[in-house]
Amino acid sequence: MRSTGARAKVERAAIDLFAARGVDGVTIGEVAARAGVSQGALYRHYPSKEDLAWNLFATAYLRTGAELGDIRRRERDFRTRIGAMVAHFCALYDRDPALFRFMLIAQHNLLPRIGPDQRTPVDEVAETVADAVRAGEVPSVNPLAGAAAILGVILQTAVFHIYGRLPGALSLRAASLTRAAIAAVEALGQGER
Amino acid sequence: MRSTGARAKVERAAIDLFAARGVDGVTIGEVAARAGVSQGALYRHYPSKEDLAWNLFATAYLRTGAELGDIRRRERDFRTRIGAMVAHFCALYDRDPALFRFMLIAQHNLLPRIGPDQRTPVDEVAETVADAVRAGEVPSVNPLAGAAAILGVILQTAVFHIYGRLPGALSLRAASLTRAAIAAVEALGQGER
Amino acid sequence: MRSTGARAKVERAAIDLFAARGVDGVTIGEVAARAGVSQGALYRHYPSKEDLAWNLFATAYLRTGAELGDIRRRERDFRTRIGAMVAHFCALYDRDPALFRFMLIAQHNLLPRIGPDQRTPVDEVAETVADAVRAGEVPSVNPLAGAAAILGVILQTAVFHIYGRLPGALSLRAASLTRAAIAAVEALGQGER
Amino acid sequence: MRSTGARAKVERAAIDLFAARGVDGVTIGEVAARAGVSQGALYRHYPSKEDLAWNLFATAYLRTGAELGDIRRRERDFRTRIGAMVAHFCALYDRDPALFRFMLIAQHNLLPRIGPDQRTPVDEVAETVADAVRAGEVPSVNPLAGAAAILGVILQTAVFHIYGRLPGALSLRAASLTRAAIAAVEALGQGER
DNA sequence: AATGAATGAGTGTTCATTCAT
DNA sequence: GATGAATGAACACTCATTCAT
Repeated sequence: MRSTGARAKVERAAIDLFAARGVDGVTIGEVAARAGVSQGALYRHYPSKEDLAWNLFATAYLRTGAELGDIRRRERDFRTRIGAMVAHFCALYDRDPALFRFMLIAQHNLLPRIGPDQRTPVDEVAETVADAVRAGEVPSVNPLAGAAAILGVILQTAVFHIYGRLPGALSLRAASLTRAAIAAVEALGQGER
Repeated sequence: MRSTGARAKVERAAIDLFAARGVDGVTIGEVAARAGVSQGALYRHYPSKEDLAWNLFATAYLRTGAELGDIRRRERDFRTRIGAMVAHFCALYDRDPALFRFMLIAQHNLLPRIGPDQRTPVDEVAETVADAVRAGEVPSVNPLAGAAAILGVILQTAVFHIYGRLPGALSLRAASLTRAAIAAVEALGQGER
Repeated sequence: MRSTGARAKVERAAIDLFAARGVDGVTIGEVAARAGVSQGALYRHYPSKEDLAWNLFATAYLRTGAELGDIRRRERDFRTRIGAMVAHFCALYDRDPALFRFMLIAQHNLLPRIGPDQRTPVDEVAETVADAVRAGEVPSVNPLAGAAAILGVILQTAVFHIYGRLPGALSLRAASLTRAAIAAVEALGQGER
Repeated sequence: MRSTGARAKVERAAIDLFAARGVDGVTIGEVAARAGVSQGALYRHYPSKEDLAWNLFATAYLRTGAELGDIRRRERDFRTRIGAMVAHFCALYDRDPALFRFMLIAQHNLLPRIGPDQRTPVDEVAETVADAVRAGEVPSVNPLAGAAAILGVILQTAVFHIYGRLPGALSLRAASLTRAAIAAVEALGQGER
C-alpha cells in the first residue's frame, strides 16, 4: 500500500506515451521512467508490453461499452439516448484526450482481439439504432450502418480536435453533434425516394 | 522491361503488409520477400523503411486530396459535389481496401508531416462546405466541423467494412452515405434557431 | 562487486582487438565475446562502437600528453627532460604494447578530432624543444620539426619492435634513443652555419 | 586502348580516397564514382577490394624499396647515401602526398603480407647502416635500430606535414633531415660514455 | 567489354525480458 | 518487493560481389 499507486502511475504514463507515439513507438524504459518506477517493477504488474497495451485498451474500450449500455438501459427514446451517448463521448474526450487518442490509435491493432461476445461501444450504438428502427422512431436502416454514421460524426470530430483543426471543449459541440448524428441516421434510411 | 516492375511490386507488398499489421509491425525483410525482391534491392528505391512508408502515405493522401479538388472544380452545387466525393471515396475503397486501411492507420504517425500548404482531403471537403455556406446552400456551420461530419460518416463506414461488420461493396452505399453526410452538415447548422 | 569490472574487461578486449586488426576490422560481437559480456551489455557503457574507440584513444593519448607535461614541469634541463620522456614512452610500450599499437593505428582516423586546445604529446615535446631553444641549450630549430625528430626516433623504433624487427624490452634502448633524439634535434639546427 | 587509362584512374581514385579515410572507410562504389567508371568495371581489373588495396600498397612499397636499392648501388659513402635517400623520400612525398599517406596508413594492415625475401625500404636502409658500420663510417649499431632512427626522423616529419603542423615542401627540409638522421645513428652507437 | 541492378551475408544497434542482489 | 545490469534475439541498413543485358 506504500506504492503510492505505482500501477496507476504506470498506466497514466503508458497511456500518455502510447497516445503520443503509438505502442510500437514507445519503449518500456520510457514508460517506466515517466512513471517513476524501475523497468523491472513494471513487470510485476504486467507480464509484457503487449499485455500492458492490451489491458489498457480492453479496459477503456469495454468500460465505454458498458457505460453506453447503462445509458441505453436508463433512457428510452432514440434522441435522448443518442444525446446522452454523444455527451458521454465528449466528456470522455474532454476529461482524458490522451486515453481517447490511445483508443483511436490502438483499435487498429487490438480490436480483433475483442471476443465476439463482449459488448463493445459499437454493439451498444448499433443496438440503440435497432431499437429505434423497431420502435418506428427512425426509418428502417441497417443498425451497423447507422452506428457507423453516429460514431463517425463523433469520432472524426474528435480526430480533428486532436490535430488542432477544431478548438474548444468537445462538450460544447455535443448538442450539434447529436443533431448531426440523428439526422445522418434518418437520412441513411430515406431510400431513393 | 528489365526491372519487371520491382518498384511497383515493392509498393504493393508494403501497402498490403502495412495495412494488415502497421508499419512498425512489419519488417523490411517481409516486404522484400512478399515483393519477390531481395532486401538490398529495396534500398535502391527507398532510402529507408520510414521513407517508404512516408512516400506511400503522402502520395496516396495527397493524390486523394487532388482528386477531391478536381471534383470541386468540376461540379458546382453542394449536393452534387458531396455525392461525387462520397462516390470517389467508395470507389477508392472498393478498388484498393488495403491502401485505404493503410491511410487510416498511418495517418496517426504521418499526418503531422504533411506541410501546412498542401491541399489535403480535409482541406478540400472543408472548402466545399465553406462554398456551400457562402452560397446559402446549407446553414452556417464551421467548415471544418462540417468536414468532420462528412468524413466521419464515410470513413467510419469504411472502418466497419474493414472489420467485417458491413458486407458488400462500399459503392453500393454511396447514395445513402451521401444523404447522411449532407443531412449531418445541415443538422449541424440548425442549432441556433 | 556486482559488475566484476565489466567496463575494464571491455576496454582490455577492445584495445587488444583494435590493436591487432584495426577498429574497422573488429566487430562489436568480437569485443563482447572476448570481454566475456553480452553484446547488449557493451552498450550500457559506450553508446556506439565509434564512441568506444574514440574514448579509448582520447583517454590514452591525452593521458600521455599530461604525463609528458608532468615531466616537463618536474625536470629543468633539456637532456634530462628528453631522457625522462623517452623512458616514459618505453615504459608505456613495455607495459602495454597493444595500447601503444592501438594509438599508432588509430591516430590516422581519430587525431583530427582532438580539440586544438588540448595538450597532446606532440605539444609537450614541441614545447620542450622550444624551451631548450630559448635557453640556448640547443641551436635554433622549429620546435615542431624538433618534436618530429624526437618522436620519430622513438615511435619508429616501437613500430619495428611491434613487427618483430627489434628484440628485447624497449626500455633497454631508452638511453641510446635519448642520445639519438637529442643528437637529431641538435643536428637539425646546425644547418645555416 | 580506348579506355583512356581506366586502370590508372581507378588507382588514382583509390589512393586518394584510401589516404583520406582508410581502406575500410571507403566503399568500392565511391572509388568507382571518383574514377568515373562503373562499379562492375572495377572488378575487371581487380578481383576484390582487398586485392586493390594490397596491389597498390605492395607496388608502391616495393618500388620505393627498389629505388632505395638503386641509391645504395649508385652511391658509396654513408652520408651521400642517406642524403640521397632522404631526398628521395621528400620528393616522393612532395610529388604524391596521398600515396605517401596511404602507405603510412595501410602498412599496419598490409605490411605482414610482404614476403620475407622481398627487399623493402626498411631492408635497404638497414643494409645501408650495416655497410657503414662495416666500413667504420659510423659507430657499431644494430642496423635495424639505426634504420628505425633514420626512417623515424623522415616519416614522423611527413606525418606532421600531413596534419598541417609543418608548412612548405618537404624537400626544403631534406638537408636538415639528412643531418638529423645521420646524427641520430651516430649517437645511437655512442654507448654509455 | 561495360553497365548498374540485384544479391545476401554481415554489422551496429535496440529493446523486451530476466534475474541476481 | 524493488532495482537496474545483463541478455540475446531481432531489426534496419550497408556494401562487396555477381551477372543478365
